[in-house]
Amino acid sequence: MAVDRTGTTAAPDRARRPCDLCDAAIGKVLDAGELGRLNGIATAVTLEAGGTAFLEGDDSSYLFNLVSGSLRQSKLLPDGRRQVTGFLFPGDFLGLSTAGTYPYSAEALTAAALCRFDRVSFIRMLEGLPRLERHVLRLASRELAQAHDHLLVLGRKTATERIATVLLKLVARIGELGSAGCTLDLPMSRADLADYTGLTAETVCRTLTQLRKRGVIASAGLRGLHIPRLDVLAGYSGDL
Amino acid sequence: MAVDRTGTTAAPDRARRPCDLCDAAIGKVLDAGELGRLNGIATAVTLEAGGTAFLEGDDSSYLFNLVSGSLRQSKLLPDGRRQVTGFLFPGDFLGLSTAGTYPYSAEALTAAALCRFDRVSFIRMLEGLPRLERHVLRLASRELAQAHDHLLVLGRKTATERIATVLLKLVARIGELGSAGCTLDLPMSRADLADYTGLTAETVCRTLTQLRKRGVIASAGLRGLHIPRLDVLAGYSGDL
DNA sequence: CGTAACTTTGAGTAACATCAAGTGGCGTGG
DNA sequence: CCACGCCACTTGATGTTACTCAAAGTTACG
Repeated sequence: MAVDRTGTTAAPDRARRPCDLCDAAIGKVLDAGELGRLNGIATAVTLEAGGTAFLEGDDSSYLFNLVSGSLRQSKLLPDGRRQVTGFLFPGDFLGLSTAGTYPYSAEALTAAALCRFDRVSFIRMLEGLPRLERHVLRLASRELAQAHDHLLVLGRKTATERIATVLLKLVARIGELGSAGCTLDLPMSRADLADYTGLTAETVCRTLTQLRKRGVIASAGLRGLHIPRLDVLAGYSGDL
Repeated sequence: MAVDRTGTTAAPDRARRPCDLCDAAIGKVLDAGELGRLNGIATAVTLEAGGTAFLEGDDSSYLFNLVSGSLRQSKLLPDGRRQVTGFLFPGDFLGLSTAGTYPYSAEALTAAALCRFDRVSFIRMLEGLPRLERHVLRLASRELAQAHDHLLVLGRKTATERIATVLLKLVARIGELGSAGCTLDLPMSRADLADYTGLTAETVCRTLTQLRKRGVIASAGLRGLHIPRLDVLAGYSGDL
């Protein structure tokens, strides 16, 4: 199996239904026959941690559905400043942009599995699958709302509010509710969080330390977090 | 179409087809019969400068198409901090969100004319108008790309870069190309620009003054701007 | 012509960035 | 198994940008 330097792997030995893995994600809105048609234009793709699904500026030939793992979307300025525009988790669509090139890069934070669709075929198929089109429109709309929320974070919130807001959002998406609060396994580095929140890695650290000292969060290793009370953390988010 | 400088349109006097005014905007993707069906669920709405189309949190009962004038989308934090998430100009859609309530407020910067659609009827109608649905999806996708661009502005750019970037975007949308550079009639206040760029009104002023002193821009009254050379302004945007 | 709202300018400050040093976890190789 | 080194993370000291507060100047409008 050929693995290039970006860690991309197109599985050549795919089963009869390469998109089996993502059926669960899309399956709710399509019946078996429709899924079959979709599978016809789908290819299973896996990424190693750090691998690249596509780079900002690449021809947007493909659409992706994230099946497992987590991705980071980011944009770069010419001098190297980076803005992470979002983190993606299973079920999220990727590459919906209608422009000819991807407006951001997509890289794997952890090992990830994706379902890849030829863009033109996918769009053509939408015409015959109104429920899928509705689903995609709903996803785009939700993404837009999330982007607007994040504009508020970046434009108007303090460092502590930014971190609290982002932690709450991550908890909602990938947190595990336990008997005593919530547990969170961060898939991204402090630098990723910094580029997502518009801060520096140092400020992210200091802010986490401060929250830790106040008992709002507790750490379990570098990437593990425990949040005893979500409502307390929410109190730091600026949203209440 | 007769549109004066403030964005005020002639009164819509053809009662039978309330959406005549916005035919031009949507007309490209629909034929006459389809437009007729669309008109059936449309209502013409006008706003005075400062008027409200809807407020953040209102039930999202309607979709709008901006026909003339300009709007401001904004979100508020409980303590009054405000983030302007976008400025809208003729042809833009408004309220695409699929959530039950609007995620932001929409207010008129100038007198404005809108075409209002009952949300449920509009969505139902999409099923029979695949070209319109495609159009809406494309609009949503473009809006998403713009939001991502603005995340980069808010998260990683300096004050000067933010102002330069925003001015360039406004020029592209509502600027008039003259023999010697570009002319721009800003429909929004310094405070609006501040809340859009994540700065304060004072910083916006200082930054404009600085660009003026450097000859990058020239002022014509409070809201009028002249940009002799767009490439020079672009040099301050951080994007090159 | 007067008033209110908006804009501009100035001085001081606070929040976060930058620069720099030190710590800790983890994989590798001895 | 332990020493080593790397890299991410953390912490500290200093610097800079943009914010805050204040006041004066403009513009719009009755």
